[in-house]
Amino acid sequence: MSSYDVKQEVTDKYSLRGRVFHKLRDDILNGKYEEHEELKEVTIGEELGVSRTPVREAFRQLELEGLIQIIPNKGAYVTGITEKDVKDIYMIRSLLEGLCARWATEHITKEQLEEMEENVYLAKFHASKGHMEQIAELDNRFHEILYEACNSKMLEHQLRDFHAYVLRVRRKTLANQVRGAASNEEHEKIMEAIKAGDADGAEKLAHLHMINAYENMGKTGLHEVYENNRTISET
Amino acid sequence: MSSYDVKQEVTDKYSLRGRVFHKLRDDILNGKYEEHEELKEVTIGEELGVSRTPVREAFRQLELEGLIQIIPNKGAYVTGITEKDVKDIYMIRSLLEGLCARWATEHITKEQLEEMEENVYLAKFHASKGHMEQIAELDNRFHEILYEACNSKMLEHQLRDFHAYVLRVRRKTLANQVRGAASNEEHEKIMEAIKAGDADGAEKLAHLHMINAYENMGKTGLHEVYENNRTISET
DNA sequence: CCTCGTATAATTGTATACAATCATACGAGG
DNA sequence: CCTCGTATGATTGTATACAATTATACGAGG
Repeated sequence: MSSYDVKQEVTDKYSLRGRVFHKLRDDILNGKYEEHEELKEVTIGEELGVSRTPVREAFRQLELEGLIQIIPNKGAYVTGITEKDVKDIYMIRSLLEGLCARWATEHITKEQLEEMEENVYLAKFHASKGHMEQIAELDNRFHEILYEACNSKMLEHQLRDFHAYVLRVRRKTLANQVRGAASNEEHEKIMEAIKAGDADGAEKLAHLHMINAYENMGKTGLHEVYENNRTISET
Repeated sequence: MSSYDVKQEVTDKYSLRGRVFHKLRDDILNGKYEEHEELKEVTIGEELGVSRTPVREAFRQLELEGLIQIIPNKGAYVTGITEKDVKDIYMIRSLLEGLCARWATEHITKEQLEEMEENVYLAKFHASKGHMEQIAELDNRFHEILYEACNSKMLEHQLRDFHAYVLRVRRKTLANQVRGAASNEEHEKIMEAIKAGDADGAEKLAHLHMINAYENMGKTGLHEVYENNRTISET
């Protein structure tokens, strides 16, 4: 295994900067801040007990993620995430996950396919037992495998970003046991298409999988997640 | 006009950090560095006459853009961009530009449509005169208008990123006069579909527009752009 | 000769000091 | 009373100093 194979989180969680980054990101996604609220470097630093340096670096990253907007020499302002944003992300993801499944069909390795089968099998077990935490974990992993299997650094990168973006929302969704089982069945169908080398089928199924996830979320998850978040009223 | 309407480049170009960011980004995209080459904060800083602080901040952003990989306490390593990456981006963009055109059909304002008409008209003029620089500029702007018109912060953000990513490649491509004219004709068709409220048509045409742009690039532009870039040999 | 541990150097991570810029308040002038 | 300019404070931008971590070299021990 070459050193290039080392998988690295985009931002490490154990540096001060990493902690600031993840904290702020979670807080913003959770709606702790108002839209357009100003984030001051010293204030955030004091709250987390760190200096301005790691805070500033975290700000730069959050800006690229689109969560805050930095106006030079002025300040950092929260962009927030609205219900419409989530919907848009799912629409975008539905296209990209489809493309990902298509490419995965063409490039998946034997090892990845085996892990996928194990994943689906395990998820079926946990679904029957109602182990929601494990199901969420396996669901994450299933998509990760797809991302890795598509053999496209660019697409993998994009999807991972989006995935993280809606992770919180999605986890809530899967807490719905019925959807958890249905979701896994869709995973299985996608896997079967990939196994059969049916790229068109895999693309369509992955696309549908995202639509279903969103539709279900609209019915059960979205409201809870964004309660106490005033941005919801604006969509 | 509310303060929220202020359009701001994602990273300002006039701070030291901004300059470092854009310089490194250009250098990486131009293939100045080997893949996996290590970037040292002090070295880069000395070359540009700045301290480590702005360099570090630029590094964090480049990491999120996927151009370098930072291993904590170790170093920053160039990821590079291969010919396959460019191809993947065009495939991804072809989907997203399609979606963008669809949404733009539903949300475009009168002012945006007017600017778009002016854009196409002007481009036709410059194409007849062979003013390549202006054509490239107008082509940029046409897509920018589409991004703004789609009324989706998320999609706009994504497409802007990709657009910037392949800007260098695309500019070279448009230097081909024939393609410049053909590209503008495609713009016009997309605009007509949007004007007619034909979302399906707009989506299909925008999709095709990207495919054509890529195909043409494969024939004329890509090689020139990546000559002297060893990453090309890996694809 | 090889292996392992320690010392040393190089590099990144963080904190702080200082410079530049922007926002606000206040007062002079009309 | 209003307007504009200036002074002051607050905040960001950058440089530097110091701490922590990692890589390398070298020598002791087997």
